[in-house]
Amino acid sequence: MTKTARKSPEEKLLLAARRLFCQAGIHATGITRILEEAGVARQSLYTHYGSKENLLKAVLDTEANMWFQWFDLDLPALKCSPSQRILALFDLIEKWFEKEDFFGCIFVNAVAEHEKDSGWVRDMAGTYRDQIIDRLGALVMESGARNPDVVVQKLGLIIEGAIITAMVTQNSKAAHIARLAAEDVLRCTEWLPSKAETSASVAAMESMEST
Amino acid sequence: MTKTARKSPEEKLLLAARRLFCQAGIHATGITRILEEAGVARQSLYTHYGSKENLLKAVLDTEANMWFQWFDLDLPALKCSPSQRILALFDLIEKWFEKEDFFGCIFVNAVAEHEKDSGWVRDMAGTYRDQIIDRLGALVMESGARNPDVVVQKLGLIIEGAIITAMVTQNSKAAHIARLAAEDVLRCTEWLPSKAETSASVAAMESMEST
DNA sequence: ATGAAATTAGACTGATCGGTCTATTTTTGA
DNA sequence: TCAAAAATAGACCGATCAGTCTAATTTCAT
Repeated sequence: MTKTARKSPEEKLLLAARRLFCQAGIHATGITRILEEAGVARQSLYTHYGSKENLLKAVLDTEANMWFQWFDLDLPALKCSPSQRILALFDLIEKWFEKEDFFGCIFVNAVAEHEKDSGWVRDMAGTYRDQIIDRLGALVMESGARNPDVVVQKLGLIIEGAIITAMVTQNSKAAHIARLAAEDVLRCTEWLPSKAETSASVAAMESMEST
Repeated sequence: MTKTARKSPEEKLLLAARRLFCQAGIHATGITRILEEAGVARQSLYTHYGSKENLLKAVLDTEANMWFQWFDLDLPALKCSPSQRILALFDLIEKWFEKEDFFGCIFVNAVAEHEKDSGWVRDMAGTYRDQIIDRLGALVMESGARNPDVVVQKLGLIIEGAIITAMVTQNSKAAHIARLAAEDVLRCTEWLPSKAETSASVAAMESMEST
C-alpha cells in the first residue's frame, strides 16, 4: 500500500470546518471548536487561511469541486446513454447522502445564514450554481430533449429538493425518490427526432432502476 | 374603512423578526437590529417573548400556520378535483415567492443554522414538517393515486426544491417550474379505478396551466 | 381625570466571538 | 547534524452578543 502520508494542518482544518459548518451551522461554529476538532493550533488557521471567512470560501471550493468531478469525470466515464447519465447523477448523490458526515449542502447552509440580497456568499454560491447547472444543461442537450431549458430547471429543482429533504429527514432515500421524480420528468419530455435516442428508450429505463 | 388598529409591540416584533431572520440569517441578526426594525423597546421583547429563542419559536409557529391555512382553508375552498387542488398548491406557493419580503423558508434557515443531529430546532421543524406532509398526503389519497406514499414524497421533494431554488435565485418562477414537474409526476402516476378521476383527467390538466 | 399597566430609553453585565501576539517545541531538508 | 521553517500552546484584545436593570413616559380603562 501507499505511504499513509499524515494530513497537513491545512487539510485537517478544511475537513473539520466542512463537517462542523454543515453539522452545526457556520455562525454557530466557533474557531476554537474547529481547532479542537482538527487537532491544530490556533495560529495555523491564520497562517494558512487568514480568517474564518477564507476558510469558509475554501470549504465552498471543495464542495463545488465535488460536483465538478461528478460531471467532468465520473459521469462521462459511464458507458450509457445521456439520459441514463442524468439518472446516474442521482446515484452519485445517494452515495453522498449515505456518508456518515453528510449534514446537508454547505452552499445551502451558507446562503441560508447570510444576507440574501447581496454579499460575497450569495455571489459565490450563485456563480458555482450556474457552473453546475451549465454542466447539467450540457447533459440534457446531449440527450436531445426538445425543451432542454425547462428540463434542466425541473431537474435542478429536484436535485435541490433532494438535498434539503435528505438534510431535514437525515435519510438518504431522498436521492432515490428524486431519481423516480426525475424519471417521471424525462418520461414526460419530448425528444428531438434526430438523435437515436427515442422516448421508448426513456420508457425502458424503468426496468433498470438501480440498487 | 375599518379603524387601522395600531400594531402591538408583540406583532411588530414578530414581523420584524420573521423578515430579518429570513433575509439575513438567524445568528447573524442581533436583538438590537430586530428592535430597530420593529421600532420597539428592548424590554418589550423580553416581556412578550422572554428570549430570542422564544421569538424564533413564535416565528416558526406563524410560518407553520401559513401552510396549515393553505391546506385547511384555501385549498378546500376550491371547487375542483383533488389533483387540481394539488397543483393549485403551487400557485399559492408562487404568491408566497412573489412577496417582496420573501427570503426563503424560516424552517430551512433554522435547520441549516443549527445542530442537525438533535436539539429543539430539529424537533420542531420535523414535527411541523410531518404535519404538513400529512395534509399533502390526505390530498394525494383523495386523488386516488395507487401508490400515494411515493407520490407524496415526490411532491414534497419538489416543493422543497422550489423553496430553495426561489431562495437562491430570488426568482418566483421556481414555483411554476415546480408545478410543471409536479404535473409530470401526476401524469406518470397510476390511479385507482374506483374514483371517478382517471388518468385522462390528469392528462387534461396540461391545457389549464395557469398564468 | 386618574391611577395602574404597558411601553420606552438607554446604561450596564458577563460571556463569547474572531483575531493577534509571544514564546516554545517539533519537523524537515541539506 | 543542525539551522531554518513549521507548528504548537495559550495568554490576550477589542468588539459584539443576549439579556438585565432602572427610571421616565405613554396608554388606557374606569
